Amino acid sequence: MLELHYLRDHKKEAIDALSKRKIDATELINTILELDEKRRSNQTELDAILAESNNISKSIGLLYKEGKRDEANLLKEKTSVLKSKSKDLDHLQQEIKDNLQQALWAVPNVPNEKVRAGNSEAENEEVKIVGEKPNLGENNKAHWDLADQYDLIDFELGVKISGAGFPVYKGKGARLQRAMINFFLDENCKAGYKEYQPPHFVNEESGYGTGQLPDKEGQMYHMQDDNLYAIPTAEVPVTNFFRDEIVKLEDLPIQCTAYTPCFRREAGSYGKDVRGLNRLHQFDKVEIVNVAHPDKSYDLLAQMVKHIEGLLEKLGLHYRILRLCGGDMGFTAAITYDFEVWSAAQERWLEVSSVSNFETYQSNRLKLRYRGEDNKTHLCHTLNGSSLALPRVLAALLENNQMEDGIRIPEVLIPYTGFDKI
RNA sequence: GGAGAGGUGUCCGAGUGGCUUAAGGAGCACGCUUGGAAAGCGUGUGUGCGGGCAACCGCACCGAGGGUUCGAAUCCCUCUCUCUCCGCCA
Repeated sequence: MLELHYLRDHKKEAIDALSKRKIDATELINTILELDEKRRSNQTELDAILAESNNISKSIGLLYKEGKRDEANLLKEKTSVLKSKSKDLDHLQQEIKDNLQQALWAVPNVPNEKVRAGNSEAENEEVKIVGEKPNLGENNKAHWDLADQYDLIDFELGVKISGAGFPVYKGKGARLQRAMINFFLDENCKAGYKEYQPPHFVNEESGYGTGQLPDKEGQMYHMQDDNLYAIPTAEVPVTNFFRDEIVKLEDLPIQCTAYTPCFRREAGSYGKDVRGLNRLHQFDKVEIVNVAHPDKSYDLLAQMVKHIEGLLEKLGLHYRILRLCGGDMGFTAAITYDFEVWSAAQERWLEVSSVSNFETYQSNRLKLRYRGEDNKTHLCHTLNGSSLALPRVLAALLENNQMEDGIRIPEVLIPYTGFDKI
C-alpha cells in the first residue's frame, strides 16, 4: 500500500512510474486524493464537535456535584444536538476511510527507476547470464522420465492420494530434497540469516499484511472452518512476524530464513508449463526475508542477488538473471530480479528464484516501523527472495547432470546426500 | 469438546459511572549528586489522525466491534485471544 503523503507530494511521478506497468492510475489516484481531502476536512470538523461535547460533559459533572440540576439539564439538551451531528460525521468518516482503503489497495507499488516499461515476460531484461548450456547428446531425457527411470518421484501416487501437482518423492529423490533444504539453509545461515520454522497456515490479517489478500484470494488454499490460509510462500508468515512492530534502529537489517512447503492453487495453468516438476500445488522452498533501513535496502538487494548467484554457482547450474519489466512484476514489488536455470532436456529456462524490494509498500500495510535518530517512527523496507525453490532446481539438476550410467550429484550436495550418483 | 479465570501503557500492576489529565512500581533517557560507580533525588518517557512554520493544541485508542448514558477502562450484548482444570490426543 502506497503512502498517502507520497501520493500527495509526488502524484505525477507516481502516475508516470506506474505507467511502466502498462496501467493508467490517474483516475484512481485522483479519487484517492479527493477522498483524502474529504477525510481531513471531515476529521477537523468532527474533532471540533467532540471537543465541545467533551467540555460540556465535564461541566455537567461539575454542576451535578454542586447540585445545580436545572443548569445541567439545560446543557444536556445542547449535547444531544452535538451528539447526532457527531454520529453522522463519524459514519461519514468511516465510509470515507473504507473507500480510501479500498482505493489504496487497488494501486500497485511504484516501480523503481531501473524497471523498464513492458507488458509481459517477453519484455523482461536479461541482466546477466552465467555458464553454458550442457551438451547432453542424443538420448537425453526430461526429468519426469528420469524420475521414473531411477524411481525418484511418483507423480501417479500423488494423484491417487491428493491430485495432480502433489508429487511423492521417494528413495534418493526424497533424500536429495532433504539435502537441498539443508544445504540452502546452511548457506543462508552462513550469510548471516537466522533460521525460523514458521506456521504453514496463517490467518486473514497475515494475508492482508503481505498483500496476498484481497486481490489474490483465489490463489491460496483456504480452510473455511477455521478461516486459515495455507501459505503460498514463507514470505507470508515470516514477514508478518513484524506486523505492528516498532523495531530498533540498531537491529536493522533483520535477516530471516525459513524452509517451508508452499501451497498454490495455480488456477488457470495448463500445458507444458505444468508437466513434471515445472508447476506444482505443493512444493518446497527456502526463503530469505530482510527488514531494512530505507537507505540500505538497495545495498541489501544487491547482496541478496549475489548470495543467490553463489548458490547456483555452487550447484554448477547454467543460469541467467532477469530484471522484470513493469507489466510482469508482482503487485507489491518495486523491483524484482528473477533467476532462471537452464533445463537442458526441456531446453527451456525455469524460474527458481525471485528477489524483490518492496520498499515501504508492505511495511505500510504491516505497520512495520523503526525508531529513527530523530526519535520518530518511520516505515522500514522489506525484501525477500527464494534461496531457492526446490522442484525446478531438481528438474535442472536431473536433466543437466544425466550421464550414460546415472545422474551426477553436485559436489556441494554430496555431504548432505551421502551418495555422489543416482 | 466441557467448566472456570482473565486481556489496562515498554513491562508489572491499581482502577465497579464524572478531581482519571489512567494511581503506584519497574525499565529506559537526561540532569543533579559522586573521585568514579551504585544508591538517592529531580525531569521526561506510547501509537494513530487532524490543525500549526514551529513551540504546541485538539481528537481517538484500556483485546475487537456494537449498545446504554450528558459522560464508559468501569454497565450491557456479540466476537476474539490467553491461562487453569477436565476430556481427547502425537
